[in-house]
Amino acid sequence: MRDAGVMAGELLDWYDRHARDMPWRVGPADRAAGIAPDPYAVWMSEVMLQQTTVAAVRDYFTRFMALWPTVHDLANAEDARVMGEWAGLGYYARARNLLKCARVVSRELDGAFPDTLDGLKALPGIGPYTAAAIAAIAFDRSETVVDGNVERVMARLFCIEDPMPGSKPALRDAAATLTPKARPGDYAQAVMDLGATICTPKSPACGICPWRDDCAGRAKGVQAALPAREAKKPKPIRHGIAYIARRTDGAWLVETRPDKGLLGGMLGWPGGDWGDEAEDLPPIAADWADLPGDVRHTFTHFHLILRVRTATLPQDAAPERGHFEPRLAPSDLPTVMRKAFDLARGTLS
DNA sequence: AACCCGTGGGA
DNA sequence: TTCCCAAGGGT
Repeated sequence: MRDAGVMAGELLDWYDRHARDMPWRVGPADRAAGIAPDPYAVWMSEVMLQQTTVAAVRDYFTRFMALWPTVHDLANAEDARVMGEWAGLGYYARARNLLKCARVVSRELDGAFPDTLDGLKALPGIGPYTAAAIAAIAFDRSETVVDGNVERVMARLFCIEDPMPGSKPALRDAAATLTPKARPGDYAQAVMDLGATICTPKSPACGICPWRDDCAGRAKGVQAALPAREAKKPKPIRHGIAYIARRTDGAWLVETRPDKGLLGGMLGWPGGDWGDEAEDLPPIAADWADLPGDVRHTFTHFHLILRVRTATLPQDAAPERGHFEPRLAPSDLPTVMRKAFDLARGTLS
């Protein structure tokens, strides 16, 4: 393997030629022209990109930045509005923490994001990865950015064959040996681009990799199998019932879910808990109709089979739980709830 | 430390 | 169809 500085420089040269266009990215040419990244935009993009693909984030990022151009705008937004705009992107704790963080930065830090690793990590929703990414990209600090891409690239480059997550510290140490003092933000994005486009999880394109001659995993012929992972646990199947009711004036009966737990803070259809058996808990006594078919949806750690029941309610209906939304936008619902809506809309139109 | 937390695209 | 897994963080 060549000198670390030489390798970093080689990757930066590759990045200068191949950097992908993203709405939040200040490219090498822009940077050279003295255009500095906006820490608010960097933070917004990095939070959205947590465990989420570039393709999925693109439109959400553009919309959020148009609606709330500064951290003060976001801090002053209504919770329900922000949660509705986040609907569909998943991991909804990110949206709750996004608002918390914006309010701290706007009201306690005079709108200025901290420019150090520790200062950033102290904020809600900013962990080791995001803090390093913001420090490097927005503040030109030489911090080591470690995400799934970096772990994969390092496992292959250094042929670290111990399984994840146990090997994470070794992968981080390996990454740190390559982090350059110059252009740390471009370098961080370059390694992630490399992982996303060349050093991919399956069938990596080693022939066109700028680090192909340095890669110990490739030399041994095991690169495609790295990083190794511990066996995953099987996902159980849970069952539930969604109660979708519409009042005669057209308002839908929905509930705002509690802040903690699954789909926390999001709108949803009332119903009992999801478990081995569906809990039968209608929000109001009514002539509920069992819809044929069901909604199937897979979450991070279980499969869900959701039955849907519908009813039309009188104008004076007083449900035990939930509230009526006169103009419900399906796009404000998390995906599983939108699927249930799609199943019911034909019968309650 | 181990578990919880979404979604969609690709193979 | 099923499985994998993606620019992780909180508890």
